[in-house]
Amino acid sequence: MSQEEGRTRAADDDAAAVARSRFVERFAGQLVEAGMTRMPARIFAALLASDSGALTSAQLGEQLKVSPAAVSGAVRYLTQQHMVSREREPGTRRDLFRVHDNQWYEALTSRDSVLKHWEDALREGVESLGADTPAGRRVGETLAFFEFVQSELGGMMDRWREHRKTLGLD
Amino acid sequence: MSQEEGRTRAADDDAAAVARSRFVERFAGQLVEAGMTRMPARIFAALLASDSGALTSAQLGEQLKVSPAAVSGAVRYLTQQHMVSREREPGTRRDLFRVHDNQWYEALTSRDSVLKHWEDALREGVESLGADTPAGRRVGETLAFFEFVQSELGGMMDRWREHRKTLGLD
DNA sequence: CCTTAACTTCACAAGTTTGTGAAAGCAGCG
DNA sequence: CGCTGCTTTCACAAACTTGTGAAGTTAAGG
Repeated sequence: MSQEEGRTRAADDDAAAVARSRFVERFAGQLVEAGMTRMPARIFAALLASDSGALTSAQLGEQLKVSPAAVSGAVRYLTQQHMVSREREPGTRRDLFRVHDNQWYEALTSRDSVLKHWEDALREGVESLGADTPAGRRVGETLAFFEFVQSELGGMMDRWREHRKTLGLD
Repeated sequence: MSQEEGRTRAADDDAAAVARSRFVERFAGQLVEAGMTRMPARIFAALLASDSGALTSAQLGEQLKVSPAAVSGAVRYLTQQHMVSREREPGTRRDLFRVHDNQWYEALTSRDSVLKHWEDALREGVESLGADTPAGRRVGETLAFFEFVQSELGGMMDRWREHRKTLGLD
C-alpha cells in the first residue's frame, strides 16, 4: 500500500483533487482575462482537467461549489459556442458534458468567429467613411489585415493536424 | 459650392460625423463582445476612424461625450496594451493619442499575448496533474496546440507584410 | 516663482452582472 | 399515467464595474 511511501490512498486522492482545482481556477482565470465570463470558464477548465473529459451537472456543481442553476446557464453558453457537447448518459437521466479536443479548438478558428464580425463592422465602416478618405483608408487596411489572417487560418489548421500526428497524439 | 449638389458644407460635415460615430459605436460593440471594456473600445475605434489617426484627450471626450477622467483611464489601458501610443504635441501641453496601424496589430500577435498566458497555465497544469494521467494528457494536447499556433504566427506576420505591399499599402 | 492649462486620482453613485433559491418543466420508469 | 429525479427558468439580492465630479498633481510660460 502506498502508505509505505509516506501517504495514504486518501491523501493521494486529495492531493490530486487539489492539483486539479488549482489548475481549473488558474486556467479559468486566464480565460476570464481574455473575455470569457467566469462560470463558463470554470466549467470548461474543469472538463478539460477531468480524466474522462466528461462530467455530469451534479459533478460540476459539486466540484466547483455552485448551484445547478449556474451550471445550467454556463453549459448552455458553452454548447452554443461549440466548445462543449451535451450527451445523455444512456440508461439514466443525467446529462453529460464533454470536451472534444478537436472540436473545440477547431471552433476557435471557424466561420462565425469573432474575426468575421470584426470584418463586417470594418467593411461597413470603409463604405460609410468613404474608401478614398484618410479614415476610410486606415479602416480599410485593418480590414485587409483581418481578411488576410482569416485566409491563413485554414492552412494553419491543416498543418496542425499534420503536426499532431508527428507528436503521436492521434 | 456643394450647395448646388443639394447639400451645404455644414451638412456634409454633419453627415461625415454621423457616419464616423456609427462606425465607432458599432466596431466598439464588437470589441466589447470580444472582451474589451467599453471605454477603451470606443476610444480605440474613434482613433481608428479619425482622419489623422490621432486625437487629443479633449477631442476624444467631446466626440464620445465622456469626462476627462474616463478618457484618462481608458487611454492608460490602451497604452499598456501597446494598442495606442501617447505623444506630447510640441509647443503645447496637450497629449495626443495615436494608433500606429502596424504597431497595434503586431501587438496582437506578440510576446506577452493572451496565448502566452494560456500556455503558462496549461504547462503548469500538465506538471501538476501528471503528464501520464488522462487529464494531464488532455491538457498537454491543448498546450501543444497553442504552442503550435504560436510558432506559426511569426511566419504569418511575415507573409502579411509581403501581402501588404502587393495591395499597395505601404 | 506664480499662474494656469492639462492630466490624474479618488470616493462614490448608478448601472450591470452574476449566482442563488424556489418553483416549474420534462422525461424515463415502474 | 403518475412518480421521481434531473434540468431549466425566474425574480431577486449581492457583488462588482463603470463613469462622474471634485480635488490633487504636474509642468509650461510668463
